[in-house]
Amino acid sequence: MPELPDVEIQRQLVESTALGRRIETVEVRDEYLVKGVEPDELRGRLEGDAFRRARRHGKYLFVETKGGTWVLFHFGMSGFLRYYEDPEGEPEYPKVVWLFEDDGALAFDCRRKLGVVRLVDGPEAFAREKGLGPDALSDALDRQAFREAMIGRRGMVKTALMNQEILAGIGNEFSDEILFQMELHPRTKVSDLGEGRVDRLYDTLRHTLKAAIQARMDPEQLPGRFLLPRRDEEAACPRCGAGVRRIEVSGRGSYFCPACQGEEPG
DNA sequence: TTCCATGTTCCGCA
DNA sequence: TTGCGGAACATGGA
Repeated sequence: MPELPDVEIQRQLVESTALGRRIETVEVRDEYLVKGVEPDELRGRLEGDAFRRARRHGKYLFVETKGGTWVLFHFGMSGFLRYYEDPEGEPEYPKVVWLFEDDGALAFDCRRKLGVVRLVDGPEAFAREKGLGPDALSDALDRQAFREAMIGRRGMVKTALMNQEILAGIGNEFSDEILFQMELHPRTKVSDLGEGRVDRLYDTLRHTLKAAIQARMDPEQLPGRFLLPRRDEEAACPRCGAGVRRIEVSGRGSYFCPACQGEEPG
């Protein structure tokens, strides 16, 4: 669920379902996910208030209330939000649930419990404190900023794309997707890209993330030449039909097409 | 039963 | 200093 496009979709969900509605109850059903604040205090701060806007920075979602409280969501590997009015629409592992006065509920579902809900001072302060780089789709990350961030790096492109201190929002799956779109082997080193390919990498990552958001991460709607729904060694490359391969890069399973992206970095 | 999984964090090592 | 590799966290599905 949880790379930048997924988080943006969660943000849009909050925006379209939850804004302006009085929060009657906050149910903390598993306090393991609630960090840095007692469940009672979380309830006290939110009940009676209403959400007024939702913002994203990389893989983090921030929702501000009319009272000025900022709630931070991080989705870990398995978290997502769901809005429902019929109790039957409740997801399988709801950990924190916001119930609105005029009916309807927003649930934070997190099967693997690696997600986080907490109160923060705001997106900018949080990003600064964490040392996060600019959101990968923000205006702050323009071509020049990306060039400067990449230049002089010694590691692999994939590792750099996933480094949240350089740019925020890309994880394991999207780093593979971007490398696939660029036809670069997952172990390609940043130092082997010339300026031209750094610029192309920038364009590719912006396009790829935007296309995924546009398709709402629906496998049926994603561009046909996306590797994303084919992260499987049984699958065929959507570009050339060769077999998709899996290797380990920095300890993460990485899928690529050896025919399009090369058997070896280069 | 074993392996793997989109997240972050921390530690040791080169 | 930078970057890598592995482990840990918690849980469940194939």
